[in-house]
Amino acid sequence: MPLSSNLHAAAGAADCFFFDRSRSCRLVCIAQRDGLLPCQKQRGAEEPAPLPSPTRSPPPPTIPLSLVFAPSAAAAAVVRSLLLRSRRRPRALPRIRSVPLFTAEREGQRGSTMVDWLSDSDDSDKFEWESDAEAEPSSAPALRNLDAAGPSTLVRQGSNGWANGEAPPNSLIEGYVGMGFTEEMVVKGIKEIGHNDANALLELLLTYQAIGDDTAVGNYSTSCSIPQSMEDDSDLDSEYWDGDDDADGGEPKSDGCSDEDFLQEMSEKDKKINSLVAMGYPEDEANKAITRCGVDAPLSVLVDSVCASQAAGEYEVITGRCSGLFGGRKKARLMEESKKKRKRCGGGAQRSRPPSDDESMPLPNPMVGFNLPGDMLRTVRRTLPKQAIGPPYFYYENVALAPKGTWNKISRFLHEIEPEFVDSKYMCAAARKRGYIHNLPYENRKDILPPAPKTIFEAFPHYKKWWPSWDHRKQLNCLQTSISSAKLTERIQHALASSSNPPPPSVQKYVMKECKKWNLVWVGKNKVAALDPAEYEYLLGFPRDHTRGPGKTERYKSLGNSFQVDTVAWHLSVLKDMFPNGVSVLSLFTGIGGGEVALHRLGIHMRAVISVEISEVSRRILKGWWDQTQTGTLIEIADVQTLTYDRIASFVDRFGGFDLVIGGSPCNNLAGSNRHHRDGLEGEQSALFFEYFRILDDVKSAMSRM
DNA sequence: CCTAGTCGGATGACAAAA
DNA sequence: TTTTGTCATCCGACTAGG
Repeated sequence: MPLSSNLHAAAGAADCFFFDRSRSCRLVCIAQRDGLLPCQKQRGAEEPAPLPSPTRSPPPPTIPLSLVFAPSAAAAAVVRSLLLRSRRRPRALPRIRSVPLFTAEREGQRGSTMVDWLSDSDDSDKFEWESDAEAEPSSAPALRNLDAAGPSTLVRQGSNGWANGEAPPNSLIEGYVGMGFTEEMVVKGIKEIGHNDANALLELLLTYQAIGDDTAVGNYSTSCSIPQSMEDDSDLDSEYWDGDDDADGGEPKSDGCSDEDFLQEMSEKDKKINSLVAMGYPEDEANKAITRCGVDAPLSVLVDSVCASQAAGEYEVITGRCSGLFGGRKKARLMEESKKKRKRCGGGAQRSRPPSDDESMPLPNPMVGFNLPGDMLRTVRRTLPKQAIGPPYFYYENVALAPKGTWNKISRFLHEIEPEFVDSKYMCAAARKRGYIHNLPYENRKDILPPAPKTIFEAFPHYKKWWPSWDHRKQLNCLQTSISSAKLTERIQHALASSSNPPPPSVQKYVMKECKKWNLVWVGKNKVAALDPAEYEYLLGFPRDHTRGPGKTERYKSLGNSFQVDTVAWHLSVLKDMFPNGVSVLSLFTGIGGGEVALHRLGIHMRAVISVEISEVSRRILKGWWDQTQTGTLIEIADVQTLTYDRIASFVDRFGGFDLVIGGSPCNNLAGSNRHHRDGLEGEQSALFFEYFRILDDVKSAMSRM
């Protein structure tokens, strides 16, 4: 089974990924510096239904943990330490021999970080990725040897070429060949690590296969546009980037084939190119920088040269009438960041590299996206990588002001496409700063009619009556998932009643602060109040009473989490001419159906919508709206994690593929208003982004077979 | 058990001041 | 150039009452 490009992009974006191939390559776990991140359960989700056995051919072998990608030595080391720390510790601890992914072409099969499973003497702690029985392989019981050798058996080739000097029985090799591996691959694997540990061998064979597939495709060479993800501020990193000392990122050099040996054989120029490539810069850029600066130039100078070149390149590709649109501002910022980083790291070059996941993506100012209704198309040009071009078209949304590095990471997963950051205050009367990554064209967008009111008074003229002259708000702030307490409005009323008219500046300041924070409007003399759910619906572009039914709290929550329909419709409007017969949509994290309402308001027929939404209340809302307005097929799924490859493939067969994959994954752990668990993309809910990515990848795979 | 109400900081961007 | 201040933000733990 070939690994698709997205998976490799993923390997570049996170530290390490665990894919469960026994369940159609489902993403099981993401390992990051902060910890192992299981991708199995969504809070509040029911247990996933039993999944059908994989039908893809050749059927993947059932194993507890099938593939580990770590894009760097540092990442590999992190994973190893995490596994050591983890209560969910594998029976066999991986010895991670790390070669960054992007060196695949240069180093052939060593392109991916491989994880060699070595037996651990501590067998008591079974590695339980899931509670069900899949942790125990069933399809290859005869191949397993649970009494595998202990940690001291660092595998070495015997004099006869076999690991441990022991030739495997022919039946063993045939067993693996029967599983779909080539004999050559099996022999090589056994020579490499022996055959005592069936798990380890399977891992290695799967890794060989994956690498073989990819190198055959010819992707992920050093000229690949996917830069490597390396995280800042880690000792592991410095260990790694001080490559001359320990190219293995601190891993014991027990196997005698470390990258250090490899590096030592290289010429000075090659060495520098390699260093730059290892930092994530394209090889040709590194080469050019050396040509420009000379082979003797310090690495820091070369890094700056590459940075400047890249920034200039970006400037050429994406320019804007607006200075904030990833133009000169970004260039300047890149240069500034590069300088700052070098300074921070004591002038050393080890830590300088292109924007990594730890760096923030500059937000455009004004936040108007590529263009706005009634506005000329900004001179935005972007070139999508080949694998990102639709169909399927995809549209991903999340909060713009996410923690540092989040959008870099999201973008890296989604073909390095620059997010289109838009504040919905340019489309309606309330702000909503969001980033959208999509592969839709953006010429000839159309506004939906009637256009949304742009100011508070346009939307709610009756509030004019009580609006004090010293409240200068023309628009509202972001509509959130909860509203102010009654006590707060009472306090405000009391403060105003007990002061002069107009109130003194201190009172004005206090009142304005609370009004802005909670989107309060003036409903009487000295009386402010929160917007009601119907007003939320109106401002967000939903039909009246769209969410009516559940309690107010639920309504606020679902509305506060939804799309701003006019904004999304503006982006999706290009689909109307492209799909005159309607679209089939895979809608992830549907919520109350902002995307669907947008398509409907654009007059785009939805032949079919497969909607995935965990909240029963939201599902009910969508179903109610659908039954009133639509004639197509609606299939609602509760848990995104039950949407396996096989289910996706069957939907693809049934509906002739998907025209649009749309969704905004949970932002709970990204939003600034989360005081408790703003854990970033790795947070419990926000990590479901990786499900979006995984499903999009599955859709592409399934559609490529059509 | 469910619903509604109340209350409580952190983060990052930006601008102004030092 | 660095520090400080201001602003905005798809929230969650806890409690009370039904």
